[in-house]
Amino acid sequence: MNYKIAIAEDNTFLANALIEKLSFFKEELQYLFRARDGKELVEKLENNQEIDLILMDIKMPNMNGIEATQIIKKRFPTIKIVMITVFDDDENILQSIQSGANGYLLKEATADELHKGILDVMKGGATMTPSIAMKALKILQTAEVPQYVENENIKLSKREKEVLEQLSKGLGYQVIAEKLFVSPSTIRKHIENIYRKLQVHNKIEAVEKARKHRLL
Amino acid sequence: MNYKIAIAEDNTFLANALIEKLSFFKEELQYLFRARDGKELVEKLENNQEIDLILMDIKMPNMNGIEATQIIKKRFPTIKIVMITVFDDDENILQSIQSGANGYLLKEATADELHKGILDVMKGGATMTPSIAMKALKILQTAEVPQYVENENIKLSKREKEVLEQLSKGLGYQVIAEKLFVSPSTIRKHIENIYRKLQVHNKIEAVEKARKHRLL
DNA sequence: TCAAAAATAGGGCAGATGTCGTATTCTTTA
DNA sequence: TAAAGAATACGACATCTGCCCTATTTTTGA
Repeated sequence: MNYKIAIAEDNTFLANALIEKLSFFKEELQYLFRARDGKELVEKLENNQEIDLILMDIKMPNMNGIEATQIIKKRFPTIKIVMITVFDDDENILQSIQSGANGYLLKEATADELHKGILDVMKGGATMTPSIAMKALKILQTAEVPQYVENENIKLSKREKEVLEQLSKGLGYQVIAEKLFVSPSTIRKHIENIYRKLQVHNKIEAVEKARKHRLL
Repeated sequence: MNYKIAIAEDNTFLANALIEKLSFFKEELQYLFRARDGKELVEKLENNQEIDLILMDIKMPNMNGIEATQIIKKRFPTIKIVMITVFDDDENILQSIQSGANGYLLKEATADELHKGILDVMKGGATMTPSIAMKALKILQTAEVPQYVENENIKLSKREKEVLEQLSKGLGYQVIAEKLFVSPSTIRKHIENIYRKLQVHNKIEAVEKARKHRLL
């Protein structure tokens, strides 16, 4: 199998490094062209509809890799896109994935890793460096697919909810007392009652459990 | 580096296949024992606290791999878990991830793939076969992800993240120390450093800020 | 290979917290 | 209207927490 590959990367040095890595596998991976930004990439794709996969940098002038991915996935949905970047923060990962990228490799990827990643994607899978995979998992763990626990008849009074609200901000009972215009003793008593109702024994457990039960 | 590995798998034939694959790398990957179900696994772990990583089947009698993962991640948070299964449906994948699994490989994985996956996980990353990665990405594409704030250069060490993880469950110094097998003084020092890095002054603020910045 | 960072560990202190009491006043509602 | 719940308030005590200090060993990165 022979796959046709384009590169979107503004930095010539890094682009050449990628081309060099691809060259080790030229029987399978055929480098066709390079664009210096998202705009140029889209234009070139209009005139060259045989590209199978794009190695996409994120940070580029004019149009960045994430915007370009969105446009390309809409206009040419069969083209696979692998992000190649130094940025491995959650925002870039999530945005890339939600734009439809099929993979996410770091720039320090070896030629072999790049090769394997491209093949994996072309076979219908996805590819991620382990550290990126880890972050993706973390995001999935907290993502909104949650099973909120249904109210097991926990009823907090209005005042108790107000106190809990303040607690969740990390405030101490002294400060909360001032904010709610009552004495610290009262706040402490409320907290005691909240703990009893939620069956917990400290602030964090209380806040966590309240969140789970949508009491906050 | 030498990693100690346990296997949870009810089918003896498949368990032996795994052991065989591990044996190719016995310098690095030391197979310690096998359990036939989740219950047996948890019991054996109580008596053998040196395990680094578990290869976990999902479908097992008595207690399945997902339940076992939840329990083990709670009781022994430093142990890494890689799911090894024939099931690659969205439900199993999502549940495994949300139980805290660090990786998800299919049973047809080669010895080399298994080896690489284990090393990736032990280095703090995650591992997924490309088809699983693809499904994880699909889930992430449609998932609602809560609002977060851009990383203002906050870098927590691996250990600090582990401590924060435990903190977020509402545990005290003493308990965390026991779970991570270090002295309370060490935990307190880690927490001090975490507070400084996050610029906060108590547990709740730390947990809240960490959530916002997806450090947790 | 050498310096920096991370992980480990302990001491001390002031103040915060969790958990008991008890008690008065005001609302809600059966 | 009487009882129950909610909100208010104070005291006491052991423990936990946040913050300061120092110090050694291990790991990592340049």
